[in-house]
This record gives sequence, structure tokens and C-alpha cells, in this order.
Amino acid sequence: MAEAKYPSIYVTADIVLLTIRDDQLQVLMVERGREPFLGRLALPGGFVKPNEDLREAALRELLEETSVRIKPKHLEQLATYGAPDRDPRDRIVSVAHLGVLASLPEPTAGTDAAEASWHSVTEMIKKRLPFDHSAILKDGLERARAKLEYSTLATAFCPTNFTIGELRRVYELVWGKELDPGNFHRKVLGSEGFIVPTGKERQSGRGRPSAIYRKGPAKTLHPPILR
Amino acid sequence: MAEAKYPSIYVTADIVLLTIRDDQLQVLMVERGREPFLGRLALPGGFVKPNEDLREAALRELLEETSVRIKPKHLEQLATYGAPDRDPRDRIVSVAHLGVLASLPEPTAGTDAAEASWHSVTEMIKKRLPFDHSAILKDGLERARAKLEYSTLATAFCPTNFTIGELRRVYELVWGKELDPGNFHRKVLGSEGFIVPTGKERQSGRGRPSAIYRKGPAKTLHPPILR
DNA sequence: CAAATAGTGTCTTTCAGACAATATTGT
DNA sequence: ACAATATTGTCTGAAAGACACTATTTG
Repeated sequence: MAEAKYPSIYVTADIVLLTIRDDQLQVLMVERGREPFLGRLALPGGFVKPNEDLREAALRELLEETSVRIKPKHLEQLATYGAPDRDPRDRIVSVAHLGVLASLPEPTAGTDAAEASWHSVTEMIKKRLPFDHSAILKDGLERARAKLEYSTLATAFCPTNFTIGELRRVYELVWGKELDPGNFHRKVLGSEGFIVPTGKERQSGRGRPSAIYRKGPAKTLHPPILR
Repeated sequence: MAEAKYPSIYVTADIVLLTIRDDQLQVLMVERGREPFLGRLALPGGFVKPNEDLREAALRELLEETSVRIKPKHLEQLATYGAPDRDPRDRIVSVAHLGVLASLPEPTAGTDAAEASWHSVTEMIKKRLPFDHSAILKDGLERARAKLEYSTLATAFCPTNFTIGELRRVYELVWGKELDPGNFHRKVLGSEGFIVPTGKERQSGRGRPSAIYRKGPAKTLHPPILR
């Protein structure tokens, strides 16, 4: 093809990885190990290899740049950011991904050289992040918010077994507003295939024990759970 | 950065441009002028230039490859396709876009070398298109279908002035099913800022004359118009 | 018992969808 | 008058949201 006429472009895969920790919506960030923006907090990501799919690249970078061993329960492409000046040095097009994970047993961890750490999404949204990572994070958050309405994405924030109260907390933290426990309960159970009972009960804390559920087979919610 | 370690990748911008012509949902295709797949029908698109935004590239390719002078009323990024083997020769990542246009006065037209022509979406969906263009077209169609529900995208298929009947026809053709005229009428008028009356009336054909509307200021529909 | 959380019941409003009825034109 | 399209009206059922109420646990 036109190899000479069209100088190639560097392609990276970045990822907005969300989880809920300490009753907070958090995002995984890495401390940049090289210029530009050395030492600054940025979204994890890196160059796509010649024979690698975009999704693979996002997953690999997650493993390399951070010590996140467990794969995200959910991973989807978000959007591609390609403004010519988005990187001050080279022309780099970034294919951003959105990932969602249940809170890990081991908190931050940091085996490799790169420092990976969880941060409050609210705080990261306020900060000015390097490159166009502020826009990417904002878009990722909005995507997650929107998908809670009509998809079963919320279960990706939960461990295998969870209570309706925990699921509700996911919605509350991502949407940033409290929901009526009673109405939520009914809506979730009324949405075909969203969650299935395990038969088990109890769990933690004070108050009446709750039934324990697992993710159901549904991918989309009928009817949806609106913001 | 790692220029040596990470061989660059070619980036193209492709576009699924939809319109309604001859009471049919149609998509703009070009006849490929070079290998691979020389002579085959494919989605318009081409290489992103070094200092060009992705959106710009999509628009430029549309102008270059086809004689579509008028800009699409709507243009958004669809998704990025980057399977390593999606192009049999080089590693090419394609940032696909979705465009929507009102039916042009001049039908196909074809000034440049490349042959551009409108085709029934239904037929193109059935066909096996080169590269992964079948998947891209399918995704583009699904995006358009979904966006009719909660956005004002449908008006992008219409000229400046249109009747509710014409707007309904957009929904019917994109969704592939007939809608109740009465219910549609009420829903559209009840959706804040979707369309505004021009005061004018009449238009064409048989039957009671219809009021003429223009696109309103709203971007999203409250309440939505569900499939 | 008080506080906390889980879960159920009730009521009002909104809206979707089916379908009937009326309005106004061209043939 | 008839066919076609626009527009309005009526009814039923689903679901959202507010909120009261019951159930069951811990402290």
C-alpha cells in the first residue's frame, strides 16, 4: 500500500480500570516512568505490538504495568483518541478501553517497576491528568454510568456472591446518588436474568440478614434501571 | 519513546455513511481502486495523515473518494478495528465512523476516479464485504438503531423541513418495522425539544396536509422513543 | 429496646401500545 | 364517495418513584 506516502502512527492501548474499594469508586493509575510527564499519574497503557489485538494489548499492559493478576470481569473498547497534538512528542493514537473489576483481596500491590495504585475517581476527575487522560477518564466514567442503566455491568464490580445491598451500593457510588432500597430491590429482581439466588443467606454486619445472589445469564436489562 | 522497539502501525479512518433514498436505508460504498480486493465494494476510507485528526480524516476521505460535497449532518466515532490479520498485507488499524446524511438532490454522482454509489443496507449486510467491513457495517447499523431511541439522530436523516410522517419513516426504515402513526405522533411531540413547528403546512401527496417541523434544540430524548 | 439493614405493600403518575375516531386532502 | 394520510382521543397495563410498613439481626 502507500507505506512511503503515509508515515505510520504509533498506536497505544490505554485502559480505564474501575473498581470499588473502601466504599469508593476508584480508578487504577500508574506513575509514569519516562518522559513526557515523568513521575505524573496517568492511565495505564502502552504500545500495541505488531501482532497483537487491541484488546490483548490492553490486557497485557495491565499485567506489565501493574501487578493486577486477575483479569477484569469486564473489558470493552471505549473510544479512540487521535488528536495530532495529544502527545507532545510523537503522533500517537490511543485506543482506550474500559475495564471493571471486583475489589481485590490484595489491595494495591506493586511488584513491577511501575507504581500502580488505586485512586478516587472523584479526585482524578478534578485533577489535570497528562495527555488527554482527563477526557478519557471522563468518557470512561460516563460510559460506565450509562451502561449501568441498560446492561448488567454492575455485577462486574461485585464478587461472585453478593447481596442486593452491595449491588445497590455499586449503583449509588457510580451514579453518585442514593437510591431507594425498596424500589431498587424490586427492580433488580424484576429484571429478567439479572441476578439469581444462591439459596444462601446471611453475610456480615448488622441488620436483617440478606439473601445472597450471583450474576444471572442476562446481558441487557429488561426493564432497565434508570438513573 | 520506543520508536525502534514498537514498529508503527498504519491508521485509517473508514466511514459508514447512511442515508435514506428511494424509501430505503442505504449506505455509501466505493469500488476499490487497488489491491487488495481490487474492484470489490467496500466502505469509503483511507489513511490518516500525520497532522490530521481522526474525524477530519474521515471527512476528507469522504470528499476525496466520493463526490459527496455536503457534509454529513451527523458524524461520530463508531469503534476501532485492529485485529492483526484484518488486512492481508499490512498491520492496519481502522477507526470507523458513523455518518448520517439527508438524501441528496443529486443522486450518486461520481466525479473522482473512485466509484461511489449508494446501496441498500439490507443487501450489503447480506454480502460478504472485504476486510472486516461486514462487521463494521453491522456495528454501524446497530449504533444507528440504538441512537434513534434516546437521541435526536433521526433528524439527521431528514432535510431542514420535514413532516412527522417523514420522521416516522426514518424510524421504520432503520428499525425495519412499522410504527403506529398515532402513537408516534404523540411521542415525538411529547419529547421536549425534539422537533419544533415551522407554522407552515402542506407538502406533497394525498391525504390530509401535515404540519412542517424543524429539528429542535434537544440532543437526547426525554422520554425516549423505544424500539 | 434502639439502630440498622432487608424486604414487602400501596399509591400516584407517567408512558407505551392497541385501537377507535375525526380531519382533510387527492382521485 | 373512497382512499390515503394526519391528528386526536380512549383505554389498559407496565413501571417509576415516594413512602409506609414489616422482618430480623446486632449492640
